[in-house]
Amino acid sequence: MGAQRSTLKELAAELDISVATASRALGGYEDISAKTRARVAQKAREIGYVPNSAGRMLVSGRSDFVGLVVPVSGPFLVDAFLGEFVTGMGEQLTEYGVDLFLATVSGEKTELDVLRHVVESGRADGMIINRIAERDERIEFLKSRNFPFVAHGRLSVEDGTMNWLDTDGQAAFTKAFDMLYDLGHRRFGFLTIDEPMSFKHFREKGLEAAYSSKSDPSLSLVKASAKRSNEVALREECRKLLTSENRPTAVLAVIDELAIILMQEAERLDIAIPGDLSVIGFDNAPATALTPPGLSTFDQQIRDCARQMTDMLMTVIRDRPSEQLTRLIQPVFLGRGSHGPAPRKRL
Amino acid sequence: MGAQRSTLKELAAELDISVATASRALGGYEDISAKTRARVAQKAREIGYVPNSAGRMLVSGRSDFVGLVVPVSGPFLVDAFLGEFVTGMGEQLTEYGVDLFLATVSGEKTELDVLRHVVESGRADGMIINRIAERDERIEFLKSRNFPFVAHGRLSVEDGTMNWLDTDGQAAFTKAFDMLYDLGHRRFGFLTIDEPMSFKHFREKGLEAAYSSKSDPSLSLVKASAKRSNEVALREECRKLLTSENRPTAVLAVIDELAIILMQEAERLDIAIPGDLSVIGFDNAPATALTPPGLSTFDQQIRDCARQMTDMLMTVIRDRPSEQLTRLIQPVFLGRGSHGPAPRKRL
DNA sequence: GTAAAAATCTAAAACGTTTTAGAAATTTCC
DNA sequence: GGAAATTTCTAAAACGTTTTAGATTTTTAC
Repeated sequence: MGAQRSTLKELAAELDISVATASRALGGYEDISAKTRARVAQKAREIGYVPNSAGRMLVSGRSDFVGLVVPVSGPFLVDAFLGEFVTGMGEQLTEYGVDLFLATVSGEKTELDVLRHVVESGRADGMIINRIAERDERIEFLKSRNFPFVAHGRLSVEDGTMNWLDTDGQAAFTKAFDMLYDLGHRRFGFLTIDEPMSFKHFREKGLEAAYSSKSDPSLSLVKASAKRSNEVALREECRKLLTSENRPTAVLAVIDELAIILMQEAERLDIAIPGDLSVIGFDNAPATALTPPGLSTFDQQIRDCARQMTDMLMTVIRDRPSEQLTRLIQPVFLGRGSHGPAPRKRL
Repeated sequence: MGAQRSTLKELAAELDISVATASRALGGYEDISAKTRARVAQKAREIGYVPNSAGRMLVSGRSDFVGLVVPVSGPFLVDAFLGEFVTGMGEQLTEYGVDLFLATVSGEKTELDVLRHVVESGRADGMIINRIAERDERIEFLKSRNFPFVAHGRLSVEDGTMNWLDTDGQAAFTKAFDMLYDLGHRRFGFLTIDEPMSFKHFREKGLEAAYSSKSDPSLSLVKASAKRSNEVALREECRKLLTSENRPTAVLAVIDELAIILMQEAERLDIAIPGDLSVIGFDNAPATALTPPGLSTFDQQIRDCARQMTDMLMTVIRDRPSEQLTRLIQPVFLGRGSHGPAPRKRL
C-alpha cells in the first residue's frame, strides 16, 4: 500500500496517553479535558492521522456508504440522468460524511443479485432505487430484509409502508392536456410504453382525468404504445397515429424518447410541428433541446430530487422513523417549439 | 439494521468446528478435507452466511473498493460520458469481485480534497482519474502516496512513471486532416480550448504533423480558441473564424462541443454544412447525432476504455508491476453529414 | 504394531476502532 | 486535613475476519 498509515495506537503512544483517551478526545467527549482534546487534535493533524474505516465499521456496524443501484442497461442504453443523479447525491452525502457505493448491473447478474450483494455484504447502510416497476421485486426484497431505502417513484397502488420521492407526472399531464385544450386542440393522442413502469400509470391517469373533465363532444383521445426497447414497433405506432383518419393534432408522450421518435416520423411525413401537430413530452432528456423545433417537455429536476432523496435516506438510516416518508415534486414545464395553437382548418 | 447477519462463529458452532476451519474451508484451502469443505459450504448457503466486509477488510488491509473521482462539474455541466464510463467499470469490476466507490466533488471541496479522502480513509484500494490536465496536481499527490491509480489520459510530457490509457487523438487528427485534404480542402481552421487539458495538446500535434507534411503553398491553417466555460467567447471566436477573409472551408474542433457551436453559428450566417463548410469534431458527444446534418466525429469507445482501465488498475493493485502500464486506443471515425468535398468555386 | 509421514484441524493473535465500567487524580466542602 | 464529589483518564472487551504456528488425527511404511 501507500505510505504506512498511522493508527490510533501510535497517536496515543506519541502523547503517552491511552488509545481510549485518544479516541474519546477525537470524538469530542466531555469527559476528556479540553486541554487533552486540543493536544490530541494537534498531534493527529501533525502525523496526518485518519481513522481506519474498517476498524470503525467493525465496531459501529455502519459502513458510512449508501448504495445506488444503476438501472439495468443494455449495450447501448445508459440512463441519461445518471450523471445528474449522482451529482445530486454526492453533493448531499458530503453533508453527512457518507460515501457513495455505485453498484451496476451487468453480465449474468440480475438487478436483484446486485441488490442482494449490497445488502448482504454490509457495505452500505441504505440505498436508493430508481425506476420503480408496477410490481417491483426489489421492494419486496428490501422490505423483507428491513434494509433502509428510498424509492425514486412510487407504486401504482400505494401501500403506505415504503419511503418514496416521485415527480408528479399526474399533475403534469393534466396541466399539459389543459394547456393544449386551451390552445384549441380537440383530437388528442397519447403515446406510451408497454413496460410495466409505475410512472406511466400516473401520467396516463393525469391525462385521463383532464380528458374526462371536459364535456366536449368533439373531443377524442387515441392511445398508442409499444415496448420501449422495440424502436421499430415504436416508429410503426407513430406512423399509424400520424396517418390515421382524423389524426390527432396534439400528442402527449409519456417520455421524451417517444416524443422525439414521433417528431422524426412527423418530419418524414411532412407534418409540420407545431403547425400541424403539437407534441409535448416528459423528462427533459438531453435530446429534447436539440431536436428541432425543440420539444416542449417537463423537467424532472433530477439533481434536486437526488438531493432530497439523499436527505430522506439519511433520515431513515439514522432515525428509523416509524411513519412513512414521501415527497411529491412538481416538474417544471419547459415550453419550447413543439406545441402551439391547433391548426385552424380541417387537415 | 436488517435481519441479524450470521457470523463465521455461528457457522462454525453449528457444525461444531473451529472458526479457523470454517474460514479456511470457505477459502478453499487444501489443508481442509474436501468433505469438511463441502459441509461448510452447504451450511453457509443454508444460513445465508456472507462474510462481513469490515472484518475482512481489517485483517486483509484491502477494501475491495476502487474509487472513481467524478470530474468537477458546475451547476449545469455533468460529464456526458459518466454513465458509459461507470457502466464499463462496473462490468469489469464484477469480474474481480470489487465494488465501485464513486466520489463526487462538490461544495467547498476541491478535487484534491476528495482524492485525499479516498486515499486516506483506506476505503479504496486504487482509483481511476479522468481529464488529465497538462500539469496535474492529482497525479503528484497519488504518486507521493504511492497509491495505485490509472489515468484516463496522459501527460503532454511523458515521464514514464504513470499508468495511463489514452485515446489516440493525435492519430485521429492526422487522419481527419488528411481526409479533408483529400476531399480538396486547403484552407483549414482549428478550434480549441484555452484550458490546459493534455488531450488538446495531442490533437493539435496530430493536426500540425499532417499539415506540415504537405508542401502545398495554397495550404493555410488558422487557429481559434477560448475558454470552454465561456460560451459567449466561444461563439464570438466561431463567428470571427467564419466571417474572416479567406475563411476556412474545413474546421477541426478539438471537442464536439466546439464543433456544435460552430455549426450553430454557421447556420446563423447561412453557411451551408457540408456545402460551404466541413466540420469534424471529436468525442461523439450525445448531441452530435442530433445536430443537423449530424456531426462527423470520432468515437472514444468510452465503455471499452473504462473496461480496459479497470483491468489495468486491478493489475496495478494486485501485482504492483514495476514497469509502467500504458495503452493507446484508436478512436473510431463516424462519418456523418458535416463533412464533404471542398466547395468548387471561390467563396 | 509402531514410528514416521502426511493430512486435517484449531487456539490464539492480529487488524484498528469504540465503548463500558471503573480506576486514578483533582477539586470541593466542612 | 480528610471525606465526598467531581473530573479525568484507562484497561479490557468487543466487533468478525484471516493467518500463523502448532496440535491432533489418520495414513503409510516397514
